[in-house]
Amino acid sequence: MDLDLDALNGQLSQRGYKLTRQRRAVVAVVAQGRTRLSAADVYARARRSCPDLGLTTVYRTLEILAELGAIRRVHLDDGCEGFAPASAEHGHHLICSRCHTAIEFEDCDMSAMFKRVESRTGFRIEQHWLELVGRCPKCRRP
Amino acid sequence: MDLDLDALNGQLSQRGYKLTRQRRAVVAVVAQGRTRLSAADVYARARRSCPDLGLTTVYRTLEILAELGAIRRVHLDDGCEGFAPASAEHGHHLICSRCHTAIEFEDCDMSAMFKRVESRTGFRIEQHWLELVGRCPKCRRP
DNA sequence: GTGACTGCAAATAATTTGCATTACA
DNA sequence: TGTAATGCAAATTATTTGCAGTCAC
Repeated sequence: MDLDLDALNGQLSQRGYKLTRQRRAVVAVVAQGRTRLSAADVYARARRSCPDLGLTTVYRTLEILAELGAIRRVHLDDGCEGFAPASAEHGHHLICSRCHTAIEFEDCDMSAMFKRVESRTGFRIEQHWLELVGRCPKCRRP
Repeated sequence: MDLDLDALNGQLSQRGYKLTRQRRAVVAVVAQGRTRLSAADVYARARRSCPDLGLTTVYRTLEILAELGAIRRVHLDDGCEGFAPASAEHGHHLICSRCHTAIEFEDCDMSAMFKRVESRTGFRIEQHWLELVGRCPKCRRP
């Protein structure tokens, strides 16, 4: 379930972003990413194909990608942060507690729960943040 | 829905923690807290009643309180972190996008969704992280 | 009295910004 | 060619740690 690299690059140039060597390297890493990645992770991987890449550029590019909706922040158990590829308009992540493989899922029907919470609290719910942590098939048999 | 200050202090001393002036001040702020609070927030408030409190102590005390389950981390929209009072064993937070009022709710029946996700992905779900953001009754009418 | 607790200052860590240089379109 | 993008170094911000003095029990 990789992101479409060409499509991503297309989106970038459509929005007026220049397709620099560095940006391509970061985008390629993110597009192939199967686990949650921190900025430092992306930096380390992208430097393999683009050794003169700077960490600053990674931060700047990740911000653009998040803005495009190509990646989404994930919050880890301990509060650390990272990003994971996001293909769906509205999706959530399921992350392996051992190998950090990140899978996206869209099925999050919580409308009944939301209604209950809304009527009980008087809040109007605008967004929800859901993240699941578990063991992926590989990591279940060690 | 305040936390019980005495009960909290009791828990602390039961576990062998000393009830220092500084610790009491931090615990009091957290116990009354109705919004999500960052370490800096807690520091600012607790210093009103304990001006010689240090930020380091706030961090150390928040860690203890999280360990006791009296507070729980929340992740904000922009990735910043904070804490919110947690009375329930297993609960989640609903946070106002305007005034940051934090309400706890326990009703999070997602077992059907979990089953679907598990059978589709092969993962075994271990934990879930759910946070709702919305407008509280007051902030809905400006 | 004594060990846990404290504040301070310094150390870390993660991210952002200023700026002169480079390179895409 | 002109402007956006870059890397670097410095600035910020958030958090943690070392340590000598202090205080709860």
